[in-house]
Amino acid sequence: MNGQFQIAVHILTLLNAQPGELLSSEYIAGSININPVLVRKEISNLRKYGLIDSKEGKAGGYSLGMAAKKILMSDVYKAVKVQPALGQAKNKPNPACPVGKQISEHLDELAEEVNSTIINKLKTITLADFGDKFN
Amino acid sequence: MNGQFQIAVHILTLLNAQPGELLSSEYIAGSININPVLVRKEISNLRKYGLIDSKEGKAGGYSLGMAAKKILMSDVYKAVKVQPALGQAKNKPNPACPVGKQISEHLDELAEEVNSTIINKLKTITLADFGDKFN
DNA sequence: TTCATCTGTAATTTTTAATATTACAGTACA
DNA sequence: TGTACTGTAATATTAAAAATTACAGATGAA
Repeated sequence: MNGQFQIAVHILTLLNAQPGELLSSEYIAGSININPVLVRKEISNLRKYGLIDSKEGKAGGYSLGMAAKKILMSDVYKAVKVQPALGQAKNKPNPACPVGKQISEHLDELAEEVNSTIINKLKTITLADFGDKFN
Repeated sequence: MNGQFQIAVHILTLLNAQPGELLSSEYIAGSININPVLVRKEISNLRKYGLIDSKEGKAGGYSLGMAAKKILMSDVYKAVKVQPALGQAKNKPNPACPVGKQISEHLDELAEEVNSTIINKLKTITLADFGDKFN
């Protein structure tokens, strides 16, 4: 189990809700209710994708890296290491078995199709859309 | 991480590949390369959904519970406890924060939409289709 | 020009979930 | 009645996620 996607969306939603302000990892962690270091770590990743800007030093903090309308949920999904939607087995099927020999390939293919489906769906939702749900 | 879906599909694929025969948990486990008890456990679950039949006692074993053409990948997905596609955070957002107060609800909504999308996709693929990939 | 407050990141510990293993009762057939 | 299976509980092991600790570096303000 892994909650990075939810954490990432939570962070982005907070930044979107308070435009112009720099929010600290401590403040963000307080809203999510997790450790500030995890917030900084997750942001460190999101920053690579331009989704978040950061400013170091006193009075530093975080803000959105681009307009909320431009941020697609699929961008977040891609940026965050979400585990494969169908799960991920760690066994190594028996190559001496005709089924075991090929199944990983076919399962991967299936996983890839599902992944594309998810991304297509998430492309239709922006951070702005998501933020609009909060009244 | 959780490989139950892959395990389930592997089991079903084996049963589909050897129709009429009863396969033992030991044989199945050998192909998947996991512990036989896990196979029996997973089958115990799939059996509840009618996807697999079992026969106890000497010369017992497992067979498909219905025609491979009738088994949809979405049935397997629903039967198996696949973790939510977007992951699952275990934090409890701060209810004193306007965002924290509502976000779980909105994230759940999003997760549900994605889940439907996945199921719709998996409805289009039967076990027979999947089995046909093996030559 | 130094203090306070922040980010960035590494290293470690703790917690939790997944998987493996052991054990054995119950069933069915020969 | 012995053998080869399933069914399932209990426990141990492994691996992944999250929390924590620690501290260097940046920046602004007193």
